[in-house]
Amino acid sequence: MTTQTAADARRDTAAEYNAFLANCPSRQLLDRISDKWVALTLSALGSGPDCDGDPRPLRFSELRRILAGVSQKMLTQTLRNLEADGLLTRTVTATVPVTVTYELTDLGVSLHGAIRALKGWAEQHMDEVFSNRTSQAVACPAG
Amino acid sequence: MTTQTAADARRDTAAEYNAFLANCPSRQLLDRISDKWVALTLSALGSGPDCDGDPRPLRFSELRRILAGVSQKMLTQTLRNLEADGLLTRTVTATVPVTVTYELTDLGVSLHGAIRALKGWAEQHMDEVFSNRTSQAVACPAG
DNA sequence: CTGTATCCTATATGATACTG
DNA sequence: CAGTATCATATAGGATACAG
Repeated sequence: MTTQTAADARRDTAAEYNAFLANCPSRQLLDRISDKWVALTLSALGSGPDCDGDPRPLRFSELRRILAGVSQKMLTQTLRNLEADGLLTRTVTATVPVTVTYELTDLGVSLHGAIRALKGWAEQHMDEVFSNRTSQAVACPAG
Repeated sequence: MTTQTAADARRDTAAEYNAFLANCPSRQLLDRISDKWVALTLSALGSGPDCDGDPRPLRFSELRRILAGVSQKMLTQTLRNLEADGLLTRTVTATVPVTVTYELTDLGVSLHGAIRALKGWAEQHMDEVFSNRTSQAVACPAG
């Protein structure tokens, strides 16, 4: 059928421009860290809730608490993805209520390091970004 | 009305956990670079389509071509956001068909630098990530 | 050429209920 | 505790048509 012109066309085109930008590994990487909770999960496992400690394993419930409003669904999904990518390990201990801990792999720790670098930029420049945003808003009172 | 319990509750909770994780500037930064086309736009303006050149101004139509499948809507929206954040400048030249060029500001160039660092991680490790992903899939033939 | 406005759908994500 | 399954919905994002 040629009925789903829209969807089909979009999918075809997608294949094209993915290929075109395939030389940018950042494309795939961004697809991964763009997930709403991925970076936060990596941060939590990589340096705790204050984003300033050392890597350490955490239980599902701890992660859920640290990432506050995250739903079970999203947390599970995020953890499964990161596990599949080899960025963290999932360890089940058959205690009375089962205990599951998540811990960054070396690969996960290295990505966390890269993310920290980006965070460095943010710490230095986000003030400037926000002040730009505000002045833009003020600069358009006619709106 | 107290009808939109879901939406309202979510918004309230959101305020809470945003505050909780506010010590992570990466939170706001990620909100920005998580936009599907932001990183690609910064890459294009920062180092061209091959992600390996020097920063240079580009016209709307050039960006549209480089970011292949991007829609006008998304490209415009992305550019407006980046402009509002002071990451790039928009210059209109009143030629016959109007000419508009976009160029990274110093701030934008510096962010591009940070993103390049992340790209460095990707270049080194994405192979590993993908091989992990594949072996996971193969490891579950029962599915 | 460079947008703006509108509509429409896919997707992401949350709420809820249920399970080992 | 740590999920899984299902349903509901907000939002992002694309298609299309129009405009300066």
